[in-house]
Amino acid sequence: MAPRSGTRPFSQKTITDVAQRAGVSISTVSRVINQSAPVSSNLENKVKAAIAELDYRPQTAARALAGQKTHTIGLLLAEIGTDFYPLMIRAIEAEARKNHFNLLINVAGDDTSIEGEIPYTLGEYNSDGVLVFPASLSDDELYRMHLNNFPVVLVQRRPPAGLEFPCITIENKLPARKMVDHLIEVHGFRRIAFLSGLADHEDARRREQGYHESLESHGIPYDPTIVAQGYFQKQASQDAVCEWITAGFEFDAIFACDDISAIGALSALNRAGLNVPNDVAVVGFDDIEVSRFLSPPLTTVKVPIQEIGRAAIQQLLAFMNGEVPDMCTHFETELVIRRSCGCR
Amino acid sequence: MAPRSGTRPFSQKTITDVAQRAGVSISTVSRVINQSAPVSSNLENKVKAAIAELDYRPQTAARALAGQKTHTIGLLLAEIGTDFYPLMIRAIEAEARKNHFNLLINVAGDDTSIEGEIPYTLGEYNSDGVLVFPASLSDDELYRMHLNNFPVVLVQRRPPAGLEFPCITIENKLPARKMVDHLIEVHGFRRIAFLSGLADHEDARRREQGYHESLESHGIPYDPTIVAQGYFQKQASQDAVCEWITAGFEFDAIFACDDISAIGALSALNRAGLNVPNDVAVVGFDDIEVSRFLSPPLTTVKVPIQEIGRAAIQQLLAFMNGEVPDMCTHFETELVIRRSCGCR
DNA sequence: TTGAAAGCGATACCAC
DNA sequence: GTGGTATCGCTTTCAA
Repeated sequence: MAPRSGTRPFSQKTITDVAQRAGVSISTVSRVINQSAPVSSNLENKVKAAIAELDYRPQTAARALAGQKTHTIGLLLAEIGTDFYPLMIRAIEAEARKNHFNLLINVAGDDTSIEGEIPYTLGEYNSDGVLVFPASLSDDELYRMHLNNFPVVLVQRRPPAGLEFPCITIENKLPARKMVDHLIEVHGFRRIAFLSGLADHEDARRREQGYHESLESHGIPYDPTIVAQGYFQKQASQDAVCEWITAGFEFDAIFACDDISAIGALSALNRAGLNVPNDVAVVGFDDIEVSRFLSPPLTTVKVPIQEIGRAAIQQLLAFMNGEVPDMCTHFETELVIRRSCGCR
Repeated sequence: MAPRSGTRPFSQKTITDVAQRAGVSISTVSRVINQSAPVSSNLENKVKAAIAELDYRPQTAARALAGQKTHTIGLLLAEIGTDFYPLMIRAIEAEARKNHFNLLINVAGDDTSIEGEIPYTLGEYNSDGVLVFPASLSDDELYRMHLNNFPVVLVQRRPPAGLEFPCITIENKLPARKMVDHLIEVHGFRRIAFLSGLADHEDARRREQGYHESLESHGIPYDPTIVAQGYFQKQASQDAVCEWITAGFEFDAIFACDDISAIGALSALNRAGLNVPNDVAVVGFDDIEVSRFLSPPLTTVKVPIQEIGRAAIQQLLAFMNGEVPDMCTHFETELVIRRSCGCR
């Protein structure tokens, strides 16, 4: 029989091949693969042998179609090319794999969808549930998923008003405030600059609030000239700090709302020949992997990145299994004092 | 009709729903979705309207099963939690998406497969082709894929003897040699330490060869006491350099076989109170995103990370389309002189 | 405990 | 151009 056009150029073993080789029905093969019903150990061994001999792997498409489960979890991010995500994704991938789920990755920012065309993203048509990161999915889409009762877990993001989704959050405002308190109380700084994040990023906004609160509680006036947008980017942050320096603005410390911006700040200072922390102190937030290896090691707030990833998958799995997930998993964060603030 | 057990808890629109709503057959719906045959613009509009009204998205499982294509590309890595991959994955994701392919990610190192169980990884049963990174897949598995004529593109890795796969490679030995030449000829260093990578990583081995060749051509004896394994890791590299310092070994420069190890080296030197580049110079390889923001900015070899990712997808797509891919796509790399070597 | 057979939701062939 | 229908490979009922 000639293959139809569109047939793959490579052969695929099927469950029927296995069944024939083992001398059983395909039902039995399915049962031993999925352990979905008892099979006599005699047949079970035959089937296992046949599977091994043929090096058979079930086609996921057929499995998904018949079983109405894709065995796939989707990851929806706004941007994957940043230093914040490697460890997060590592943890997510490991946890998904442990539970025999595949990981489908989708970066919303790269969207090339054409008006009127069906969008190729993540949803009920290709996964059993998704992890949604900040700024990656519109409220409309979230609403649609909610209507369809599709399992979604929000990471570092709370659900929009009226919707209920489990979410994984972290403590931002208080540690940000404590960090600035530290700069003020321990080191005596009063001119503390701030590098903000993205406007649609909740964590970043709360960190900025912490900055304001600390300033206020110490009676230090807010000075917008030493506040700039870092956009979670090294280059933008470096540029901003360079401008401050060029403009002659005075500041004795910089609080960056994430470590990536802090790296940009460190770089700007280094280029200007300023010493950290002697001339200017720099502190960040997140404690990404590289932070403790910087020169000087960065004082920051430790966010349990891998725990967040693990928890996200666990809540999603619970949701998918029809269990009641924790609607809010909240992680504490703590100051990590290293050398860039002037300590030691 | 009651749903069978195992049915998803959430409803799914089907092509039949769309056909009914538009008053056409499912064949016609399929044609407009895939533009696989001409459809009168009258019906086409009706179908598009129905799709929009129902917010219909074709189920990928059904599509894959019927069409014998998964529309999915697999990424097989040994480790995803490193600073080298973010930009690579970003480029790969963007390029895959542009071509309407999904991205499935699999980290081989996390393997939790159980003896006798069917391994849940990547292959012909769940993707149309895979990108294989160093140390992520055994030669046996590669051989199996080759037998099945399954599209594979190797990235930063050459095929094992006897197998033919398109591969994406970069220039390693020559630039490594030039880098060490630079250290010797421009800066007059003769005690140059080396931080090696992983033994099963071809790029790392070639870079080490470049180091040897440069030393040899300058008549500098190879000194194993100042050569250590950095394992592409910051911590391991930091530890190695700390040990050298503690042991009192002398060296005036460190050539790290990748930027990640260089960061570890920088950190060790900083902790020991040594100035880079005045006391010891440090150079790396890869030019990952953070390198130019380090203090001091890192002299390194620029590897076109995003171009590699893009080329890998393009070759894989060609392979999958039955075209003849370039069996070897080779990228040049160039020295990027910054300040950590002592220049400026 | 086992096998036969009815779907799952698409694609693509065939006839009209 | 359009519709009917066999088919993809598997899971799950149902009957034995």
